[in-house]
Amino acid sequence: MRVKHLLGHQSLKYKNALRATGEVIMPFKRPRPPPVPHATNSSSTSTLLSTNHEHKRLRRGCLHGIKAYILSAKIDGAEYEILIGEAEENGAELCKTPAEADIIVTAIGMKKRLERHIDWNMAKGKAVVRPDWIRDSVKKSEALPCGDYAAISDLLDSSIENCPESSSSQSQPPDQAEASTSQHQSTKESTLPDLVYEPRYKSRFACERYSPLICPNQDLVKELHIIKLAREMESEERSALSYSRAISAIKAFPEKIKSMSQISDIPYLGDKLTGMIQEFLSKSTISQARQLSSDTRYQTLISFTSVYGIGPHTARHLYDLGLRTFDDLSRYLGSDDNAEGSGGSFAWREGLRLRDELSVKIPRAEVEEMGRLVDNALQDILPGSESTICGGYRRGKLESNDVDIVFTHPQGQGNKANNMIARLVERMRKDGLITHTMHAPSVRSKGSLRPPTNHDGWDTLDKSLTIFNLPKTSPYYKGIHRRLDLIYAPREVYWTAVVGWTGSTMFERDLRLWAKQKGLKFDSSGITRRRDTKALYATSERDVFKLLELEWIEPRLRNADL
DNA sequence: CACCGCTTACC
DNA sequence: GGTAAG
DNA sequence: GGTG
Ligand SMILES: Cc1cn([C@H]2C[C@H](O)[C@@H](COP(=O)(O)OP(=O)(O)OP(=O)(O)O)O2)c(=O)[nH]c1=O
Ligand SMILES: [Mg+2]
Repeated sequence: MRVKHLLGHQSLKYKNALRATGEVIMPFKRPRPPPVPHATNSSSTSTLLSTNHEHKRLRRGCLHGIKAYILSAKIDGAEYEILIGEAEENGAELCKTPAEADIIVTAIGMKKRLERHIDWNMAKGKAVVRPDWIRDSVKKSEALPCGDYAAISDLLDSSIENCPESSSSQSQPPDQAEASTSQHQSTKESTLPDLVYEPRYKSRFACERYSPLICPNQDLVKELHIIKLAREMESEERSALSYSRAISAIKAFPEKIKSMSQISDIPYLGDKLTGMIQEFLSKSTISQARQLSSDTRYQTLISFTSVYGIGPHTARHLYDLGLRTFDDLSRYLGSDDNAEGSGGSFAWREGLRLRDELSVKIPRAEVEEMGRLVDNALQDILPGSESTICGGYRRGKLESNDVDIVFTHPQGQGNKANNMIARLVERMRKDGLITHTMHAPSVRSKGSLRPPTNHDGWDTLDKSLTIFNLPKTSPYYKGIHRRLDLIYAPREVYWTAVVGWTGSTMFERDLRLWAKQKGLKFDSSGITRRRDTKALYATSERDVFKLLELEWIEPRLRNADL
């Protein structure tokens, strides 16, 4: 069962869950400028972009509404970051592929060179301008005529013809729908466009229900969540699962529950849960949840398990030893830990330092920035590779606890890409972007701290759990380390991997349960028939659903947890 | 009364 | 096999 | 703790 929640105190690394691959342990020359990648097409799919267009539409900049693609080739890394920042700050919508853009910004001045990155016929259908178009437009606070900035003389006429106009003087978007619902707390409602859909909540499977990020009964769900966590802390997994399912089912229910008669069609609400809901209707709280919230054991176990590598079992053990605070924990690990010969003094001291940073949530814009940097590194290693940011970001969360990126190799050549993960991580480590990788063998003596690349014979490694750090030149740089999960999937199973890593957790569990019931087996590395174990390959995300005989559910309606 | 997701990594 | 993680 |  999963346990990690969020919590922002001080902390501590347990034994050897972390391996530093950069700073601290090995003195790599620190942050070099960001990669100077040559991204062309590549990169995230448009499904990603469907949810990301416009989050920060506070004031509209002079480039508002313009879809721009900035070609990083021939642009210095730092310069590239600045351009991206300027474009985004001024309202431009940055595209991951040139195909989606209205305007392409490039420092390349020769037709032949540009053709290596962008299809010529596509370029002729758009404006193609030099980077100073952005700078000058920002300076003048208006999107300037593209004709004056055409990157290539052959594209002058088409750039004039296809020059996009900013919509910065238009009226405001539909930003209502928040005053109407009497929602108290939650200072951050979704800024993403509202979803319109016909509710679906009666199925036993989360993968057949529409589960929005925030539901009308969010407060009820939060109370139940506390009880669920408590069950997890005590390793009462079946009980925890029941609460998870109830939470999941309620999340898909489209109305605020005002009377018990409404809930009869919601699955997974038996006697116990029904009673709790009844209590919640009259008191707006659930006594058991209130009680747990102020319970020392509960609080302590929650905080201990917030340390990477410490689960419920270890947390209870530490609690039984009498430890109650991170300071206690720190002291204990600092001494007793040595008895086991894993003197990770600085390693977990480092983990302690990082834990505070890792508890800080990541805004969408920064997630996207990280996605760009990963993709840039990816293009450098194997041009034509593709990547998709999955996880909570893809489901529309405004802030994420980490970033999950699934990527695959280019279409043509297949298994040239065996140690993709290792190569990508190594590349990003050298760039100063990845500072640590999780799943360290051990931190013991200095010898075992080897870079993530030399352990030979690990071609099968398909994912890497890392700690990432933006370059100082990035406009989003806050000096805060971030958790980054990189997942490699061979082309044939790319879309199942994307579905598998988009979540949410309950959605994934029910997807597998559903598949089993259909005589299939689903996991992020593919769909197989249980009979003959024959693999079924999906050619798109929707195809994954089709193969499983499921109706399509868009990522933003897969929020079956919380 | 049986079942409840499924895989990988470390110890 | 147990624990933790996704 | 709920369900087929
Ligand atoms: C934690 C967890 C994740 N997953 C899958 C589904 C998740 O969407 C995906 C990524 O996991 P997470 O990154 O842990 O969660 P998240 O991306 O949904 O939300 P956030 O990062 O903001 O906390 O991995 C599981 O299958 N089981 C689990 O226990
Ligand atoms: Mg995530």
